[in-house]
Amino acid sequence: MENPENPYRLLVLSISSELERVLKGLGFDASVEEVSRSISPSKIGGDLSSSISFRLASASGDSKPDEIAKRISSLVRPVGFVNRIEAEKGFVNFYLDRKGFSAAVLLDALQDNRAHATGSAAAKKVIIEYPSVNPNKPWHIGHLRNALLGNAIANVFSYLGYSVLREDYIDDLGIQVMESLWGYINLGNNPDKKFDHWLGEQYVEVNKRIEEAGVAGEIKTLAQAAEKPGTKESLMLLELAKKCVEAQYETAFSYGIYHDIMVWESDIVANGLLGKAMELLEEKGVVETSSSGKYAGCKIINFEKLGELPKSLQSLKENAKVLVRSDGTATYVAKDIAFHMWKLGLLDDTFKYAEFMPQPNGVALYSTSRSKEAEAFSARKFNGADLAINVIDVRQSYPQAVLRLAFEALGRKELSERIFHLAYGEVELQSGVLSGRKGTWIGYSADDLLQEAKKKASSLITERFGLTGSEKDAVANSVARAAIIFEFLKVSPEKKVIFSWDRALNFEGNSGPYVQYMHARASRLLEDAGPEALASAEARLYDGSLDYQFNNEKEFSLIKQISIFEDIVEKARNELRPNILVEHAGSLALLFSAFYEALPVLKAEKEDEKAARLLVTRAARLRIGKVLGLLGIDAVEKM
RNA sequence: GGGCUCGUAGCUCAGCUUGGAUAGAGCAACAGCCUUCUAAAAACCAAGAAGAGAGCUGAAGGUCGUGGGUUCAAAUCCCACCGAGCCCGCCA
Repeated sequence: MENPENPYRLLVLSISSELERVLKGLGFDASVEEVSRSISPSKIGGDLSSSISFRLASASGDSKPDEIAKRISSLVRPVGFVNRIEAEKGFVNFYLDRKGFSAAVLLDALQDNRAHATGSAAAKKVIIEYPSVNPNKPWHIGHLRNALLGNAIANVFSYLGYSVLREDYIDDLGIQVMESLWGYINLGNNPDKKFDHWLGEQYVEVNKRIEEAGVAGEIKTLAQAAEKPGTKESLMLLELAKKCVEAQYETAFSYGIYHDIMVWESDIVANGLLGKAMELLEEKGVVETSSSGKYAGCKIINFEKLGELPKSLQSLKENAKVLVRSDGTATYVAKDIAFHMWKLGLLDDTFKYAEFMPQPNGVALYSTSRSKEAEAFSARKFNGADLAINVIDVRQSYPQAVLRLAFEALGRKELSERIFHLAYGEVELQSGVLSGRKGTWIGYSADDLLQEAKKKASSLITERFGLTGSEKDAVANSVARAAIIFEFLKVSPEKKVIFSWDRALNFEGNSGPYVQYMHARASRLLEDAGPEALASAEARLYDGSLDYQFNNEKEFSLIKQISIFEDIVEKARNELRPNILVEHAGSLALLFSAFYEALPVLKAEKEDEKAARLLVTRAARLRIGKVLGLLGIDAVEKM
């Protein structure tokens, strides 16, 4: 609990301990935790309700829940903001002092500058990896889902006070780039469009050649040359991959996605990290060289030696995983194990770093590098995190499980428990999967999507504010992004998504632009109220002279929603699920809309009524802005 | 063969980890509806604009895949089954 001081949590805590006190007096045995777990928001009676009597009744056997509830409610004192306690159908229902609770919630929400780096989150470092796209094609909508998930999760950790490193893994030694390199050499290198798009389209052509002209052997020879540092081919490969990543990052920036550090697979090999990792694994007997059979000449992890495997790994056909092939090259899993030893600080940071390219948000983007200039940065360390979160497609669950197993086999179970796989479902088209090789992504790139959304957003921007061309463009961009981000993050990560233009460009109902619209409405409302009215409202809240009961259901529902913000953010952190935030943003917007439609703010009859509603509007606007920010959506003032 | 994920309103999805009272949103479909202005003797009709700014309200819509179990209580936990998808490589 990073912020036990927030009013909602304090309320639950004080009710729990009061209940526990009463239960003890009655001779029941129940812990505060148990009591606290029995408390939930009530839909029927009161604002909060406890179901503890049911548990006690079945435990003791001789009383009915309703009787116990009655006994409890007669003894419970009104603590916190509780002003009435009723036993109803076995539940103990707590009715709040709405005025007191509302004032506390508003006060809490308006104190926008709270420090979060307290408690367990303080100084904890987390490395979040996303989206790690092969550097030979543009981001398509599947990669976008990855990047948006990673960005939102990074924002959440950052908000909660963690030190967050946003990391991107560039696989510049894989087959895909090698194939692209062959195309670059043999099919020409005169890009006539954005480099990643051009390269991605050429890659489709390369794959045709592989199937039809049998150039696979040629590519293998090329790959062997390109994998050796310093060769002409390796330099060409680096140039190709670098240009592609730069183009991909333009896309990232257009979506407001940034990184701190970029790690190239070739550096993991060249820097010796892989070698050290293998040494360590061999030394501890985790890895052995197979002398016969299927894996003769390979270095493997032999699962048979590890005893009981986790269920997810019992599906194996073979009881081993190859880390180094018989030709001496390492598999992806081997490099990933080495990299995670780096991430968790089991191996030193011996990388050299250079700045890769400027980012529009002003944050320096570092990259592992073998260049001379990188020497200057060699003192810089990025490794050694408490948590490593990998945003990777669910289809890679198996290698991710092997990765964790390697740490367990090393006798470092505690390290394996610090690695989290945020496994998300694939994005598919109605017509089937998105394939880089087949080119089915063409027309479904992240760039295409943003362009379409922007077209739609531009056509909807109101003329009333007389925005200039560039202002309008900025708003259109924000609204377009909002539609896409909200729609992509709305769905639970584990679910597969069939892409649809209609849904991705949704501007109505429960959508990003709708939430932005509510933020803008609130902003305008506050502006129209004028600074004096706001200042005096706030002053009255602070000195406690605000005379308003907050009795309206719509108003109080909004306040309750505002009050649970911290819990929502922590839940999103605990479960690595940004969709919880999306849900919350949608509810806030909906409740705010219901609030201001039903209750006049500026035209409120009494001064205190107007002041209170202005404060509610302000708190709602702040919280909507915050949750949008966590999702990576701009909270616009006008649209 | 083994493992994982998903199945909730016509559609898209929350809720399930931590069981709690009447299972929630959005879209679609359905039924209604306010004020001001363009506006002119008045009323009515049509169109458009504005409303604190992309109008608002209501009702309807459900075997929570199926069956069993645990429990005072199951969408939620357990088991089995059905359906959809994915993974199990010296690819990444």
